[in-house]
Amino acid sequence: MSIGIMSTKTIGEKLRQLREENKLPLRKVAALLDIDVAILSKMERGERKLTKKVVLKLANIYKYSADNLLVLFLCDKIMYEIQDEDLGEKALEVAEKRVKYLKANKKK
Amino acid sequence: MSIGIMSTKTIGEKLRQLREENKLPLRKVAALLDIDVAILSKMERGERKLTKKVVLKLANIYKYSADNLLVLFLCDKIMYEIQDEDLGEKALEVAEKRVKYLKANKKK
DNA sequence: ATTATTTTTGACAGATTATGTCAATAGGAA
DNA sequence: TTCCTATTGACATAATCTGTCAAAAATAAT
Repeated sequence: MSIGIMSTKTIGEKLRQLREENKLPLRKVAALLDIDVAILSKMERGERKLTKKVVLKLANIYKYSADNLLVLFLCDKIMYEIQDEDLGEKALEVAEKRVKYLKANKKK
Repeated sequence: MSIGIMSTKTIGEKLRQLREENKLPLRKVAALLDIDVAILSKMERGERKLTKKVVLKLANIYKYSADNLLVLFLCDKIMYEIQDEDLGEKALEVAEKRVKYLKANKKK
């Protein structure tokens, strides 16, 4: 998975794009997900939070990479935490170091 | 600010270290913050969430870099979002790209 | 144009989570 | 023990999240 191709869209925007490419109305997708149309509409526009489960179901419905969607999903959550913070970029760097450290020392 | 020196401690652990270095009991710091002792105790042990305001006050009380503490504070929030996620590191990379992109195109 | 379909919006109640207060308990030092 | 500090859990309240619904707006179809 390359990073460049997916750096700008939010998970919601990506999901809307996928739905439109599949020419599916909110109504049908919401039915497949067994959630209300209003909620799906808000999820696509970032007004309601997505869940990992919904993201995975949508990857299956749209036949799109679940990993790509999950990265966008996590990225959105991260961006939400550091929004408008001057030190956001620095915090991301420290977090990366920490993740690498944890991965290197993970329990067996 | 270097990254290496602050990659492993959580914000709570760092705050406890600072308090002990200053030889201040929870009671006194809590009084300065105007919060309950129990809450401060839990904040230092990661059982309660810190707020940006409290972090800044503590930086002032301990005469320690507010930027350093804020980075740890944001880092903890980021780590919380990606905990146990295999794609966490990838999400962090994408988030970094996005932050850089937003910074380059920020409105005036 | 008007009808049908899709999408958005807002209000609402219930569930879940966060927060502050307090008291009891535990731990350590004098 | 006594004193000071720190931890834990229970509780009420506040804030946030979640699903449901209906009305309104936007878009497409006939």
